[in-house]
Amino acid sequence: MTAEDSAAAQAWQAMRSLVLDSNDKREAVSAALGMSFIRAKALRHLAPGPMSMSELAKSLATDASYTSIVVEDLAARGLVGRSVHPADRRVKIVTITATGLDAAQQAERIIGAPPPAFRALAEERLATLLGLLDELLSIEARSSGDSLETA
Amino acid sequence: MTAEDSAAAQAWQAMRSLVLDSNDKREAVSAALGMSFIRAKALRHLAPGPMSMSELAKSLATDASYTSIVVEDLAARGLVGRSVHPADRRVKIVTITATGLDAAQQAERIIGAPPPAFRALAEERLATLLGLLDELLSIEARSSGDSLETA
DNA sequence: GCGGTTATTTGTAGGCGTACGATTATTAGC
DNA sequence: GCTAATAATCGTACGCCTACAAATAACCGC
Repeated sequence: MTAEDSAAAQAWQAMRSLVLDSNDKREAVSAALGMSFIRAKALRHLAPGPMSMSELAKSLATDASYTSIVVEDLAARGLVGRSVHPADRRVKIVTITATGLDAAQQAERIIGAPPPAFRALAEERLATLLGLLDELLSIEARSSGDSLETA
Repeated sequence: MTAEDSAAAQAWQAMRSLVLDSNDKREAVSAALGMSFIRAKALRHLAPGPMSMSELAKSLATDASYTSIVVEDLAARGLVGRSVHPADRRVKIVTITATGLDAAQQAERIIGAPPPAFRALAEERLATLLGLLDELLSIEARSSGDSLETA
């Protein structure tokens, strides 16, 4: 194990610890919204705009059949609506409602709120951190974008 | 939303994305070891040394009764052994076997391996990143003193 | 129009984990 | 000794999610 390996492993472990230990807000989101986490996740994914069932299923990485159950439940709560795609009547378009958007934003507020430690970090160091994280993400995007540009 | 909030939120989102999107190795660990993730987690927690059932349950944040099921399964696989506490015969001490340690180390290798992007980062930047992450962790440790948990 | 394909839904079976209640063995307090 | 508390286990019921198989409706190429 070289020194670089060790530093990379330590950074990875630290990052995992920050995200997974005591900053996992999934339970809090479920409790606040009164629904399973994947339902809240569906709302968050639908917030930017409508999506077909299959697109939603892919985006949530869930089975198509289970996606139907989730959307049916969200529709029963009045958080999403379903309409038929005008050009392809097989496709159903799922659209978030105003109430649903409120719930999605509430979830986003809980999940997206950075841990207190982030706010305690000096502004300049925070900027450095953000730059490094963005660099990591762009490296990831480059290397995985080569092999798959999925339709 | 101030600029600091935004930077902190962006950094938090980026970090969450790095850890949770496409670098979640739990499924890989389950597949490699042929057991549910919580069983692998139990092995990793037992690797440093023996533990009583109740200690293990607390460390895994699982119900005591379910912990019995998990340990029974691990014992049936020969990955852990159970013995009675010499001073309190109610207590059972769970000890990892050599085979179990192999499995735990295999899991640790899979989970602890930093994503490729980390290795593509320049050595000096990696050191900077590690320093910032350690700073965040130490801030966390200072402010919320007694929560030591590892996923 | 016919046959094959696709999108969605329904149904079924099961794994994983949570939450409790009850049981047994053992220890500790009085 | 008797009683209460504790550690572990067993049992049961349930929620959440996966994985398939099958049914239905609508599309597409021919």
